[in-house]
Amino acid sequence: MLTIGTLSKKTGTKEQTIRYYEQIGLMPEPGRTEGGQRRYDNAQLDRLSFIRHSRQLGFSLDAIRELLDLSDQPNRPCEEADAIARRQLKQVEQRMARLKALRTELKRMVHECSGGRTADCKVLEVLRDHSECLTEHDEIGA
Amino acid sequence: MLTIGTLSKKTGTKEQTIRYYEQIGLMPEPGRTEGGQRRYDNAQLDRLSFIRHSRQLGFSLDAIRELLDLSDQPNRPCEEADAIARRQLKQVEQRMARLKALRTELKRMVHECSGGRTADCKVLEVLRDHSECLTEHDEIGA
DNA sequence: GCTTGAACCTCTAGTAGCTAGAGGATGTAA
DNA sequence: TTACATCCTCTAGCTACTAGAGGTTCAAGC
Repeated sequence: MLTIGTLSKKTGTKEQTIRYYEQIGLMPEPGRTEGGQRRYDNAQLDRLSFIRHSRQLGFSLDAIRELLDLSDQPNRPCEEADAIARRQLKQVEQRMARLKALRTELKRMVHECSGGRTADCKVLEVLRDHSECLTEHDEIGA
Repeated sequence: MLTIGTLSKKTGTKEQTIRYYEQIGLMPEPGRTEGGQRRYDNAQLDRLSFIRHSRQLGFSLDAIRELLDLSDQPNRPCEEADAIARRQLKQVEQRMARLKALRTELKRMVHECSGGRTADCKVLEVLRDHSECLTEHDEIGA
């Protein structure tokens, strides 16, 4: 039986985060000691590792919920899991494409700035006028 | 004089967002009609365009605040603005590097999945066991 | 058995950057 | 004057946590 602190260390997840996952139903309610402290078993350790790893790969908590559900039904076809992963891959690729355009623009801004007064600053000038941009970029919070 | 609705359309910013920017002090308090409705001038339109464009390039609201301050002081050296842009460029490059690693892993997951039962699903298997990953990836919310 | 202190508990509030909706007031054209 | 689009404020919600206050429990050493 593992305490929350041990589970936290083993998975690299903050204790508060573990409680949060329990609260939103991503982790099951664990057993408790008589005094009310949480105690975990290995199945729960595995589940948390799964969640953690999925988060590192950028899956949303909702997507992880779906993946966990699928994982609990070994005899279903795995197309759904595959679809979720493909969706995630697509998102990652879209984000990369956007970042690439932003990088181009930022590089240009920075390179053209010759270090004079802010009145002549190329960085500020570009920000003032979108039409100076060579690339299109219209995603906020990409 | 522009209404908030017109400003919203011209800049592609939601009305609520404009009010939010005012609330956090990023946009100045505009004039009001007798009845209390906001009316904007061209300086405010320019300012909002600047904010909007900076957001599209991924700058945080805090960074934008700094950039706006600099922009208001035409005689100061523009090194600070340049530094902010460089910082942003660096962040973008870091995010791209992380996404690249994630993409590699996701691609591998998806390609290896042959479409059987979830019990044998490669996608789920990889998520269960980080040691199967060929690349390192340890950024959440990249 | 008792003490001590690390680890645990719950609860609230905060983070970024908005977004949605309720319920009501205003502006403007016909 | 009437209709109704647009505006107002206020509250609460979103994602995915994180921090901290104030109090309780566990386990090891004496």
